[in-house]
Amino acid sequence: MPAKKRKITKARYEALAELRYALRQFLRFSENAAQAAGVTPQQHQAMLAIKGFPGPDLITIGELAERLQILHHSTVGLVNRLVAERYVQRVMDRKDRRQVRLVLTLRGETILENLSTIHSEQLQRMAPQITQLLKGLRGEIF
Amino acid sequence: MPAKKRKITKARYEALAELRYALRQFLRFSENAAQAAGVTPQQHQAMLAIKGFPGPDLITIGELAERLQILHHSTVGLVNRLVAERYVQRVMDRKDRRQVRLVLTLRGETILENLSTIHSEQLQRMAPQITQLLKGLRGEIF
DNA sequence: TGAATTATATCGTATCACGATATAATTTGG
DNA sequence: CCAAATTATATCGTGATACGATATAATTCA
Repeated sequence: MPAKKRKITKARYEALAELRYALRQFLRFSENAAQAAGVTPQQHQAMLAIKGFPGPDLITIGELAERLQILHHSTVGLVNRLVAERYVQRVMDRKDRRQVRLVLTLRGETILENLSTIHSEQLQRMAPQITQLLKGLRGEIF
Repeated sequence: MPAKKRKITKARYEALAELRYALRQFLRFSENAAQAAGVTPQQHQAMLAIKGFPGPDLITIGELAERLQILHHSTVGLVNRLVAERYVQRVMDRKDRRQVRLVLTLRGETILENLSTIHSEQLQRMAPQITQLLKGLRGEIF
């Protein structure tokens, strides 16, 4: 069985487009919030990834790269900027001394907490619509 | 009542971070898919917004800017590139001749359809996790 | 010990969107 | 009917990122 030329309905295109629209609105909101807090969006995301790394361990550079979906050596630059602004500290790992672990400073914590609060609120506002759109995308066609 | 210094739990940070991680994975997937199809991510998004504009009317430049959350004159450049590559056509609006409306060419339709199919699949894969995370974010704390 | 892992660094490239500003066509409102 | 608003277009420089390519260094592992 070769190709399965299944036509996509207008309704599905609309749902996909609407979802993207919602996504972009969220990202826009987030960018504005970060800027207003005096950090770049990337710095905000990195801080969240550092603080929200699952489990009790501190995140490493390599893990941060994965969580941010950027390359290893792009991450180093990003962390350098965060350290320069005193939002983050590097911590040596005793077990494996090649690795560096990252932790927020008090300064970083404060900013992240404020940002996280309004992000939570915004997400709660948007959640119903997004959930609905995702639900609408399943099954039906294709 | 002034400030409400409500502390955010580790679990909430983790949920926010996990949600971002999922989002970035989706966006990464989408970028790769677009590149593989021979268009830039922005071109793909614009085509989806054009095709998935709600209702029967064709979208205008101004409306496209809003849907993409970019500025008006950035949109013009994006559309120029889409027209140059023959993915999109400009259509004059007879009612209001200041406006330009946009429509996909057959060439554009084909690419968008393929991309939309795999995006639908990917979203169906990711939907349960995202829905769960959004659910987890509501209420509780703050 | 040699290979793999982890972090760091540099330098140029590419991509985008923006800011600022301007022009033009057209429509709308007082 | 004319002035103001709307819509699209254009140019040019700026800024922000991430990437590719490549290299070095420290450390761990097989």
